[in-house]
Amino acid sequence: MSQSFSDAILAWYDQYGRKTLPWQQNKTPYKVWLSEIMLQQTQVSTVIPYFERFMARFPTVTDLANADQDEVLHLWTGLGYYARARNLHKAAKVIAEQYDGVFPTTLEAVMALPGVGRSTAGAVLSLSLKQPHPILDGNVKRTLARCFAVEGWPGKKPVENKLWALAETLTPTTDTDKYNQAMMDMGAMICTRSKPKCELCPVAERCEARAQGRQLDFPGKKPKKTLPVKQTSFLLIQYQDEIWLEQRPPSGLWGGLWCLPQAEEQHAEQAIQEKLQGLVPLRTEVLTAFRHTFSHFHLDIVPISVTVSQRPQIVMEANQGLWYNLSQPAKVGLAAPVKKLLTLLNHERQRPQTGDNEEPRL
DNA sequence: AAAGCGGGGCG
DNA sequence: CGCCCAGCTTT
Repeated sequence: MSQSFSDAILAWYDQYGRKTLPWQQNKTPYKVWLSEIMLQQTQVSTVIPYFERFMARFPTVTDLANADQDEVLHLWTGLGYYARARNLHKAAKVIAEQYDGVFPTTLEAVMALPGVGRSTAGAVLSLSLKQPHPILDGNVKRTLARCFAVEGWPGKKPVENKLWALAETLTPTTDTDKYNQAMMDMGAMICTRSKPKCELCPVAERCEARAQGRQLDFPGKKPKKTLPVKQTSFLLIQYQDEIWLEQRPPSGLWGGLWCLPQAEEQHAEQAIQEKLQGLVPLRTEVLTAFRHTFSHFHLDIVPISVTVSQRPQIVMEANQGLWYNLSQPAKVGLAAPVKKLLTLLNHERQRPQTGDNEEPRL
């Protein structure tokens, strides 16, 4: 047995690895960076159309830097984790201004970009420029944790350190691009979270988890806690085909996205009065509540439809507002439950005779 | 319904 | 550092 771990992985990659994805053609740091940021949270098949739209609209990092944040968020809508889109845009501006539009090529400089940590920086520089940096994304963590029976949850520092040490030791200094791509493909195609395909795995004979029949014990699970439930009302202030939207503050929950005005349930009535500034609504209707779940809490949303006969002069604090026309939607980023409600409302508007109310599923 | 995902920010 | 945060997909 003289074949090294990386030799086995590389041989597998030659035969089975993915080589025809859009960001694998004429690889540049910009393309690889964009794809890696998108892939951090989403599967390949979902990312492809988003990646194509971004590349068509922003062929270079400078084009991205020059765009409005609203447009970037709009193109990102549906991918989630909007802080990443904001960081992407910020980083593009840094590259345009500090690096004259040329993507930096040292690990330190790439890691210093907003939204880029060690793993993403290593991926960008290895995949696009063949630099010999290790990576440690979720796929690699799972594959290494199983193969070397690394106990514990990778969210814990000591566990993560062990995995990085393994990645450093195993990553070859030549063909690093192929090896890193292979490890990500392995995690996605062979060493999957459930039902790993050990019979197809090139390193199955040396896998400690498999030897123990404990593949599903690795990586260790995150300690779980029950999510708190919060409540809010969404005010659908509607004038003809237009809905009033307000932009969220630049950071935090739904940062920079456009959202319906919110009110605590008990104060919805007052909030409506404040928004309307004395204007009497034609109709007010409480729609069916639905639940939106975040990573750390459930949000039960009660949409309240308020139809008005003219545009009220709405007062706001610091935020921006706009009348969102359902027939000619503005190209802005919408919070997911807002998009859901507006889509429902739009369908309702286009078939007004069915008698059904616009009711999101509970 | 629950798990997972990579990095930022805060105390 | 350790902990919390973010939103969607898959299981």
